[in-house]
Amino acid sequence: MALKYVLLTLLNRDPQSGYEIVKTFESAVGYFWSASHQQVYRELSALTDKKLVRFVSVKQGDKPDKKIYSTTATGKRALHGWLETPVRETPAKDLLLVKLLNLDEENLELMLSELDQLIEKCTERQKIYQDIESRYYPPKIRKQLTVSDLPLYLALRKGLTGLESYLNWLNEARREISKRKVPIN
Amino acid sequence: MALKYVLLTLLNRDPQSGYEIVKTFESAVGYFWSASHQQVYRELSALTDKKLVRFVSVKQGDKPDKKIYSTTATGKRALHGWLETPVRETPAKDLLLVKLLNLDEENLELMLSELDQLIEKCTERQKIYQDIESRYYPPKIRKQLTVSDLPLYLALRKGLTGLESYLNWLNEARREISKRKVPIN
DNA sequence: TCTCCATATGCATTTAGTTGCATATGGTAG
DNA sequence: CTACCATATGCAACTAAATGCATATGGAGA
Repeated sequence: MALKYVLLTLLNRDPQSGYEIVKTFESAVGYFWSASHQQVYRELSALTDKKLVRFVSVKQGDKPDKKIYSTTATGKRALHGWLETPVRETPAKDLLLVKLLNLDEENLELMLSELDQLIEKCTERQKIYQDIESRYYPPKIRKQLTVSDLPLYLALRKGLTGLESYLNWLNEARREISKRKVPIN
Repeated sequence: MALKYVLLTLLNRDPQSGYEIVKTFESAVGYFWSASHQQVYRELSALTDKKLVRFVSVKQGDKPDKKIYSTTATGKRALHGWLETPVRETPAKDLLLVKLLNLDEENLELMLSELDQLIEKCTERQKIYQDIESRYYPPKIRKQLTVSDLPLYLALRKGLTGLESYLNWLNEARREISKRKVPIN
């Protein structure tokens, strides 16, 4: 159900081919949604059958033809209907916490090394996000963002604030687990 | 794949019946993992077939018999193997951000009301978590937490810090969207 | 007595998502 | 000239998960 509305959203903002949608998932939008090309093409066929989107084939000569998809009136209605239904919260699923549930005297070091890896990975990603923020959204630009540019900035902000709090927690967890190491003597 | 290790983890900590596992998902553990009873029973059968868990039937007279499951030696090995493989990060999927991507002049109010609902819901949940923290983990207890009690406390902390940062972002998003309301005159 | 609730278990179907495989064009690098 | 990469599309098979339906016992309350 979800992918359907993701595609309608993207095509409604900007008619494009399946391939371009996949590319979109690999860049900016990928930070909050992604799908494989197989999934995308399959869903586009389904949406075409249901007349929620339509496409025009574009001959390219050098490369294989591409199908530029866009939303139909029915598609726009379906999208607007979805916008009006509140998003349902997906039940939390956090494998790291499940893993931590196995904590015991024997695997303290193992858990710590897993946390360290995550801390490193998140710190890297944080740098990337901060970089994007300062490069593409300097204070001047930030204040002038249009209604259609705002969402991507808010998505970035969500990523950044989320990462920061996650890193804080990771470090807290690290400290608490470290404290419980048994001195070797 | 995930549920398998969740069940092994729970059964390894404490042998119990499928029904009790479902109850566990409805209480503390539910904050970071949950599954329906259908899923749990099916996975328990599969794990039994693979000899990763075993059960003893317990006659109860008044109620239907229950099957108390516990991990086998093979099951424990499988679990330890899993603990050693780093958790892979699941691709982010955030329907709220997809929804926000549809932001335009016509639906500003709609988006604001969705954010308001989320802010309310999260604030409530935050209160519940804060309540649990002060009730079950006062400073005195917090310092004496054993290795096996620590994980649930860390899970609560993750929930709390995550909620706090989410609320901050929701309010930021609310402000930014509000700013772009067109004055009606 | 009838219904609802808690306990306790399970199968069948559908939907969503992943993985593997397949095809076709043209450019570039070795 | 061969291999690989980017563009562009798709089917088939499989796994994971969610949803709907089904069954059985006994206690509590209307």
